[in-house]
Amino acid sequence: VEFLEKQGDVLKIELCQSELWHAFHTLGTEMIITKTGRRMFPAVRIRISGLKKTARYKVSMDFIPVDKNKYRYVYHSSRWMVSGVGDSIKQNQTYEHPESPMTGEYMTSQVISFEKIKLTNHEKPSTGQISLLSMQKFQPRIMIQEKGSSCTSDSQITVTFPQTSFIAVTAYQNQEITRLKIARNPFAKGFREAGKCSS
Amino acid sequence: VEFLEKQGDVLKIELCQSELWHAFHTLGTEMIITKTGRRMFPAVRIRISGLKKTARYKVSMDFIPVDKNKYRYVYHSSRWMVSGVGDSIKQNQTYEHPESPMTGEYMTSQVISFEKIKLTNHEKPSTGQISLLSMQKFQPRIMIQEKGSSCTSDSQITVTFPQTSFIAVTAYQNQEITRLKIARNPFAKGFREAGKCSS
DNA sequence: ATGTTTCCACCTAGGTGAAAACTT
DNA sequence: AAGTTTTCACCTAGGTGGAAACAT
Repeated sequence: VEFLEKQGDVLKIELCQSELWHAFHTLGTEMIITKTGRRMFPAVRIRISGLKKTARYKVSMDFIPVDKNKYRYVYHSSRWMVSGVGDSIKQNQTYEHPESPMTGEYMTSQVISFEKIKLTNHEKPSTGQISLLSMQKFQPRIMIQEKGSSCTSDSQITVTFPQTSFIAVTAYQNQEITRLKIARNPFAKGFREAGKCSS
Repeated sequence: VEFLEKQGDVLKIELCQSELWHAFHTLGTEMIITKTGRRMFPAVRIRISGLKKTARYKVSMDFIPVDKNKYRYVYHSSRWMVSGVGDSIKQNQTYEHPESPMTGEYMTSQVISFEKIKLTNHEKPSTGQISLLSMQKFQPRIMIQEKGSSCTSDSQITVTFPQTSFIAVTAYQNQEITRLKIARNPFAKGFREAGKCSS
């Protein structure tokens, strides 16, 4: 395949912090969306190997609806239930990685992080933001497209990691999710984990 | 010239905040260099027009010695005096703009800022840093090179703004410079300008 | 003496969840 | 009742000059 550095090579795309993602996914990941836009935590980070060193690739991300449902969280049973039929997401929204296009050499030499993307419920998302719908389930999707090559279908690769799917919310529903966010996100420290005394 | 969008166009490169630069230049600009690297203030920021929209340009900056002198600041006369012959700067140091290469369209649509560059006196500058020599005078130089074009000499343009020259120091010498840095750099506020009371 | 290094208080900039206020 | 918006205290991250310690 022309995507690869040489015949016989294997294109490998790996999700970073997969234990962290797994911990959230087990509880049912929620991502806050706000009018001004909110980062994802965890952020989608990937490692790639097997690209052509000198080729240039466009790297982008979008979000596909996992199903047509709208959900609500039932507190007493601590479960998400289907509450109706969801709305349609605003189409053709793509977040291009700030450093895109990148050379294959650069891309394979370091982690590619989508930490700067912001999720919003604003109808008109500004640059760097993606508009989603509250109480619906989404799956991040990463696209890697070789630039300057002929527009054949094999010059683009699309990857999804199922454990990165989440329900968009305007406020956290599951308190376990809140706890995990506070425990793992350095920016979220409303309460200090133990004693703030001494020292 | 192939550098331009179309025959008859004028390539225009303008220094931003030229009043600010002028204020510093009048006093004799000093830039701190440290082992860990220090940003420039003011930062070099430019506006460009007249580039080919779809062409891609490599944008970089380096520093050329203004003269062969080493200077010292004489406090009682508030003047810089030549104190001897300077050393030779480490050669072939170039800072490539983080967003380089950029398309002509992108470059002409916004200010191109070199605010993230760091100046150091470390012998082995790390990425994003430029190693300079204390008590010597330097002139920032900007290079814009069209990529993918034939390697003819007219595909590169080099610009210098004389008012951006400075003396590299490990500590400020002229107190007027210190005062101006504090007054204009939002990060430098050792003392509040007026009353910190009320409210 | 003169120049350099280290450490630090003080700032900007901006990412968090909590809680209250608001909407429907 | 259920979901959204606003505001805010608290945090990370990192850019400043000052002052003291250090080097030569």
